[in-house]
Amino acid sequence: MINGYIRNDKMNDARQLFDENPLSRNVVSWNSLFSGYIKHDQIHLAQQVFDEMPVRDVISWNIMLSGLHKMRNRRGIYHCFLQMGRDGLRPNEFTFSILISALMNTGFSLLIPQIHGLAFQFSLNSSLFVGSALMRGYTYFGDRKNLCQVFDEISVKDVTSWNALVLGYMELGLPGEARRAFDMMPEKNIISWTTLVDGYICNKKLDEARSIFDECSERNVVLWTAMISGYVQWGEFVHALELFLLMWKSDTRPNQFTFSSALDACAGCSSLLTGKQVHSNMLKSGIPSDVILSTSLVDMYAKCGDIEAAFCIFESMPKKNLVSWNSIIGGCARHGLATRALEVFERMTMSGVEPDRITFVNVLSACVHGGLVEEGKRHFNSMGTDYGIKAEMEHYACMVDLYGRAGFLERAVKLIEGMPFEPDVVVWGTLLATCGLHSSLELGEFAAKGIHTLQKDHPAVYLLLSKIHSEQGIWDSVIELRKMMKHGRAKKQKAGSWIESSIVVQ
DNA sequence: GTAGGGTTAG
Repeated sequence: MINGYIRNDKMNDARQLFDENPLSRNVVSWNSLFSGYIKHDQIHLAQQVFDEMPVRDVISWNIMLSGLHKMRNRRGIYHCFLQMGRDGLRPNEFTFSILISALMNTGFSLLIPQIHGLAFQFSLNSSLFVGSALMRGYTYFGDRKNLCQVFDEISVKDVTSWNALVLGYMELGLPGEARRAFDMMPEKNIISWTTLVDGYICNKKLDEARSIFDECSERNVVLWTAMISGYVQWGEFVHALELFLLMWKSDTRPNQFTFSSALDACAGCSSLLTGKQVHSNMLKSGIPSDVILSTSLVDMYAKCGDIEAAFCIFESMPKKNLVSWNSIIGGCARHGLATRALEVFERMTMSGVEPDRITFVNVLSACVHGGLVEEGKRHFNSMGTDYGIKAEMEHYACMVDLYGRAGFLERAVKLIEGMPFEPDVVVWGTLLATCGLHSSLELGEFAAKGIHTLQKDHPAVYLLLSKIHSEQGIWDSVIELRKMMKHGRAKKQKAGSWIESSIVVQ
């Protein structure tokens, strides 16, 4: 009865029933109420119930552990596990699998081998659930030997154990081993196929991924999406869109994951027309729009050149997160709408969303495009003082660009010299390019030297220097430089997108 | 009444 209420999201009714029947309370009903509150994110009430429980069994503690996992309270999980032992309770296989998954990707993950030892003492290492959790743990450590060891320890392996092995090999960068395991599997499900396809994609083996995808006879939306987003990940936007079209003609309906990837593909090849078609298909198919999908739309319109449409979607979003704000600010920056970018940034901080490093890359590049030197400087400084974000290479590159374009070449050089790390080729290239703009031979050569120490024969160096030299009428060196380009390894690079390349060859 | 594999955004 109480569980019926909880299943139907009626926690108040469940509580009332519980309160009205003090005599029929037992550890099971206490646990039901407790896990109900956790399921519905009513943490304080859950904690209250846990504290009031007259008796706690191992399930009560397991529910507590999974609640702490849900709340990402790593320290709490560790202490809860210790407390449970002090209470004289013996952990079971649920305990270990919750514990291991909860400690993954945290500072506490170093404890996983010890937990493995403990599970072994309780003879729970041969359990299906503990085994697959441990396999994920060892994969995370890059520990192939223990990954296989745990797999071997599982007494009766099921398809999930095999899938964890395939996934493990793929994540360790061993697609050959993963394929061997896949071929040896006694039974496969659609997740096995997707794991293999996605694993090939992560290892940049798109052709292998596609051939497995084609071979699979029971494709579902997840498999289709994995393949489409795989193409997008590696810049094969047209392939992604072709596959999306194939899917559209098949009997599998795209979901928000698929649409998001398709929009990303449109953004990647700056195809507004296709983007609009995908958008309209999205509306027609009645997919509920979530924050990620809407952000993909914003990004697509911004990258395809329709910043007003991007704004339209952005303003209509009931929920915006950091990524949504970053997308629209970045969109403004690329469109040269510096003031608008700064206004949106202002709105973002006012609405309580904390900026991150990407926000500042976007804000600073907006300043670059708008020539807003003082604003740029102010934001660059506030990044560390107000938000505790350390300036990275990209931020410095923006500032060098900002100062350089405005003609403050000395300030740009001073900034480079004061950087807490060695400048990279982008920073030097930015300086070089702005020296090109202002025909500064001396600093241009300084920048060229900087690039040369990192990357010999970079074509941009020769092009820019030859431009500067020729403007200053130093024709001998121009001829010399052209010769070097012709005979040396340096060749003028193919023109790329201005978004990708920060070295602008004029 | 508690637990394990696959797909989305800057």
